[in-house]
Amino acid sequence: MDQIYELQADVLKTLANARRLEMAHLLAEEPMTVGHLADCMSLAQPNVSQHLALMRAAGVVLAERDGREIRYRLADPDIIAACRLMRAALQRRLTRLAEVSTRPADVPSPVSAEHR
Amino acid sequence: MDQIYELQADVLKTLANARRLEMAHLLAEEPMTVGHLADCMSLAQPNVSQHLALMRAAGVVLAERDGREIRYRLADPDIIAACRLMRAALQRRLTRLAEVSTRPADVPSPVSAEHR
DNA sequence: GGCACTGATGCGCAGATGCGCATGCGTCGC
DNA sequence: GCGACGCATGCGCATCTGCGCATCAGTGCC
Repeated sequence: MDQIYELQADVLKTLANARRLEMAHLLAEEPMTVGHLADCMSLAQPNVSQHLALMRAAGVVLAERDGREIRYRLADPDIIAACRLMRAALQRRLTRLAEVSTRPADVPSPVSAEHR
Repeated sequence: MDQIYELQADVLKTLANARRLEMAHLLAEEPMTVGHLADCMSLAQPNVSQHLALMRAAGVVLAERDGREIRYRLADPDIIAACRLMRAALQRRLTRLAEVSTRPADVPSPVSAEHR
């Protein structure tokens, strides 16, 4: 009843990183090798490998050998689906903020006397 | 196109902690004061206050003064909805693992000769 | 104004994180 | 077998986190 929070915190921790988040989304589109991922993101290979090791330990991605390459893919589409949902919510928030800043005096609080 | 990852990583970072995750779910049920939250979770008040400060900075919760108490509530239900989705996915994973471990010799790999 | 109560802030420390770098391990072609 | 290739691992360092602790700030009551 409480360890589910620990488990989810672990998964969230691995996703709480811009690089890993981008990796997850790239892998959601199509499985990839370590080298390809490193090229796509302009990162050092050992760095990519470390990130992938973390994600694999958290059960976010799966590794599969293919010749002398290793192909990584998402372990659970639902996890990334949840991420997409959150990203959509944040995008809405950004859009709302942008609208407010572009028209600051458009509708200057029509019911400003509502409170107090 | 890339800073959305940074933003989401920040939000995920604040949620990537078992205590804060539990706080978020408690606040999702009903708004609470700092002291009440500290009681519910058996945590020190300064500690709860720090966690709430982080979540407020990330835009996950909102603070509202009510007399000399301060009531915290969720800023965006969609964020926690995404968390619930992820938690459900993890719960399914746990259930699956539990089923496998409780009946280890039920169907002992019927096609075990499949590889090698 | 003084006091009690509620919450925020500063400080210090132990542990975790992200990265570059060099190196080890497994696989394929010769 | 040996070198080349693809990936993993170990190490060191700068930085960040989470926590306990003491203390400061805002509010209501007398």
